[in-house]
Amino acid sequence: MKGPDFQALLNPSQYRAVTYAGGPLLIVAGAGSGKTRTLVHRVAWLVSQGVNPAEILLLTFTRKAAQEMLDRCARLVGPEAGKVAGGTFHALANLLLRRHAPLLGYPASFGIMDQDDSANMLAKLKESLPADSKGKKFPKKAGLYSIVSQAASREKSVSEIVETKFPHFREVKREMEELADLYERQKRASAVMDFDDLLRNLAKILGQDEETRERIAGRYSHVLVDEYQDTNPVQARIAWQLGRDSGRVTAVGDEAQSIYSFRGADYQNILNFPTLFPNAAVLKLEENYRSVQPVLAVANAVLRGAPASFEKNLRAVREGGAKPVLKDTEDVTAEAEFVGERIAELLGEGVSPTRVAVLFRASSHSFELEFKLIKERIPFTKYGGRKFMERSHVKDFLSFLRLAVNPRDSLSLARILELHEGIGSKGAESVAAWVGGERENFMRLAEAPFKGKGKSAAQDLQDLFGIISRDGAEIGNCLASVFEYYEPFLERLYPDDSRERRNELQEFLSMSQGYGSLESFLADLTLDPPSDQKSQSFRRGARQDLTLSTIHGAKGLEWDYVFLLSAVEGRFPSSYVSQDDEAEEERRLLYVAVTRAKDELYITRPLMVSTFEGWMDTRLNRHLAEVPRELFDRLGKRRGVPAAPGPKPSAGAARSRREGAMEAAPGKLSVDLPPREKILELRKGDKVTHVTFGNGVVVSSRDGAALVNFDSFGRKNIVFKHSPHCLSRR
DNA sequence: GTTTACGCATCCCCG
DNA sequence: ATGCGTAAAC
Repeated sequence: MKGPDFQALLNPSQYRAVTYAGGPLLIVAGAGSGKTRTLVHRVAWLVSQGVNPAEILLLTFTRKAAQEMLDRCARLVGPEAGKVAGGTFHALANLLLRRHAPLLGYPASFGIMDQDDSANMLAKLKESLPADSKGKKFPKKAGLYSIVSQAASREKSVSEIVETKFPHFREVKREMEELADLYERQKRASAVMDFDDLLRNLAKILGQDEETRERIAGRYSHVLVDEYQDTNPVQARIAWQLGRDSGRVTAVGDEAQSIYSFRGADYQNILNFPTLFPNAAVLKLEENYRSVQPVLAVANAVLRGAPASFEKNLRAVREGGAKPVLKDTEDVTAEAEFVGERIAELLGEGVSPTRVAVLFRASSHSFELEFKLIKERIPFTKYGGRKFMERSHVKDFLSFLRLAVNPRDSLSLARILELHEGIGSKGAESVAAWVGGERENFMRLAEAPFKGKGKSAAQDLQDLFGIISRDGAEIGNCLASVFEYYEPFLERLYPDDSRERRNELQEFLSMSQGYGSLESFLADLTLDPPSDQKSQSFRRGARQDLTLSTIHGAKGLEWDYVFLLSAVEGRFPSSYVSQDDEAEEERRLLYVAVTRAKDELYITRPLMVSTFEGWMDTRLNRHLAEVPRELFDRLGKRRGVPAAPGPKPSAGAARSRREGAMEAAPGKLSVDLPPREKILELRKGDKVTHVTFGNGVVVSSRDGAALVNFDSFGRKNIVFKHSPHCLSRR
C-alpha cells in the first residue's frame, strides 16, 4: 500500500518516532510538540506498511480522543483506518469482559457502576459495620470511595492508602478494610463492577489464564497508548500483558502533564516504562509548535522547580509574541469584569469565539464570569461538568433499565422501591433480601413482603418488569414503558421542574437509537456519559462557542487566546493540597493550563476572595510566584490607586469596601473586612425586600446569607454578602 | 419501628 | 441545588 509522504509531513524527531520499527517505544512528547500528530501518523504509517488495521489497538484517555485520532488517520490512509480498535482502557475492558467475565464467576450481563453508585453502595454498607465502630470519625461517602478506589487502582491495600494519603483517618483503618471487604462482596452478589473492577478483572483474567491472554494479546500485533503519564498501575499492567509477546508497544506521554493522581494515575508509570519493557527505545519530541516563545518561557519557568524527570528541553518554533499578562483584580467580580471585557473586545475585533478559552481549577470558579457573559450576551459552552448523569431523575430512570438487564442489581432495585410512597430504606431492604438476587424471585416480585402502603407498588412493578426484562425486548419499547411508569413519580418528586426533567429523560429515547441491546446502551452511558446539557448556555451549534473549561477538561486542547482564572492559593492550588506530591501535581496542572495558549495568555489574580470566614487576602499561586516577574506583563498592579468612586449601585457595593488600595506585593496584608454594621444582620421573622424576588420573610439566617420565604417566589437562599444592596429590611 | 419533613452544610478534577 | 442528620409524624 502506498502511503502519504511521512517525511515531508513531519519533523525529523517526529519522523523517527512514527517510523520506528523496533520493539517497545516510548515517545516523550513535551506540550505542543505534536504528540497527537505523531501518534496519528504512526498508526497511519503502520497501516501503510501493510499492518492489518484490525490488529492495531489504540488506547486513549477518552473515547472522543480515539474517535478524533482515527478520523485523522482515515484522512491520511483512507477508511481502512476505521477498523483500528480504538477507545479507553475501560471500554476495552468492558468489551473483553462481556466475553470472558464468566471465567471470574460474573455473568456476561454484569452491570457497571459509576462513581456515584459506588459511593452510595459504600455509604450504605458503612451503616452495617459492627456497632463498636459507631461514633468514630469516618470519611464521608466521597472519601470512602476515594480510599477504596485508590487502593484498587494503585494495587495497594486499603490500610496502606489510609496510612499514606489519609492519615487523619488512621483510627478507622480496620473498619475501612472491613468496609472494602463488604463492598467487594456486595458487588459480586449484585453482579456489578465499578470502574476499577473493569480494569482489575481484565488484568486478572490476563494474568491467571495464560491461554486466554495469548489469544487476546495475539489479536493485537501493535498496541499504542496515549497519555501514558495518566495511566494507573493496573492499566500499565494491562498494556504489558497485551504487548509483551510482540513487544510492539508504543506509549506516548509527558510526565510533566500528569494530572490524574486522584484517580490513581501514577507518573512513575511513564518513568518506569523502560523497565517494564526492557530494551525500549525512548524518543523525545522537544520542538513546541503551539505557543509563542514568551508563553513557553513561563511554562518552562513553572517546571523549573519540579523534581527531575526525562529532562526535556522545550524549544519554541514560533518567534515573537507577547508576554503573558498577569492581572491583579480586586475580587472575583472584578476578575469576571476584566475577562469578560477583554473577551468582548476580542470578539468585537472579529476573533472567532472558538479561538478563545477560559480555564479554571474548579468548575465553580467561573460562576461570576458566566454571569457576566450572559449579561453581555456572549454565548459560551462550559466543559468539565458531568452533572447530567448525577441528576436524581436520571439515576432513577436508569435504575429501571439496569435492573431489567441485571436482576441481581440490588442497589438499583432498592432505589426504585424507595421511590414509592410507604417504602423507605428498611422496606426496600427487606424486599431486596427476599429477592436475593434470584431472577425467578424477581419475576414474581408481587409476592415479596411489601408492607402497608407499599403493597400497591408490588403488582405494578412486577408488570413493568415483565415487559422490560423479557428476552428480546426492544430498547425503544423498554424506554417507553419505563417512561410511562416513571412519569407520575416525576410529578410528585419534582413538582417545580418536572417538565424540564421529563424533556431530559426524553433525550434517552433518541440517544438509544442504533444500540442493539439495552446492556450496551447502559455500558456506553456509564463509560462515556453525555455532558451536562444545562451548562450550555443558549444551546446553539455545537462547536461555535467560546469555551469555558476546567484545566482537566482542557487536556490536549489548544486555543489562540487563553484566560486562566483565580491563580491564587486556596483556589488554585486548591485548599485541599496538603502533601508535597499533591502540590507537585498542582504545578503540573498549572503547566498544562499555561501550555494551552498559542498566542495570548492572561492569568488573573483576585486580591481578595470570600470564604466562609469572610473576605480573605490572597497570595499568588505558589508556582507562579517562582516565575521571574519580568516574564510577565503586569497589568493593573495596583499601586496607589485611588479609592473606588462613590456608591455605584451594583458591583460598587462590594468594591467600595476596599478603600485604601491594596499593595499587590507579597507579604502580610491587613484583612480589610467591611465594618461590621454594614453587613445586614437578619434574624428569623424579619421582613425584607429583594430586588428580584420582592417581599418576603426571613426563615433563617447566618453570616451574609439568609433563607427567605418570598411572597410570590417561595423559599430562596439569598447570599447577600457579595451584593448587600440586593436585600434590605422593610 | 419506619417514613417523611425539615434544617443545615457543602459545592474540584473523571472513566 | 443536593445530600445528610435529626426530629416529628405515621
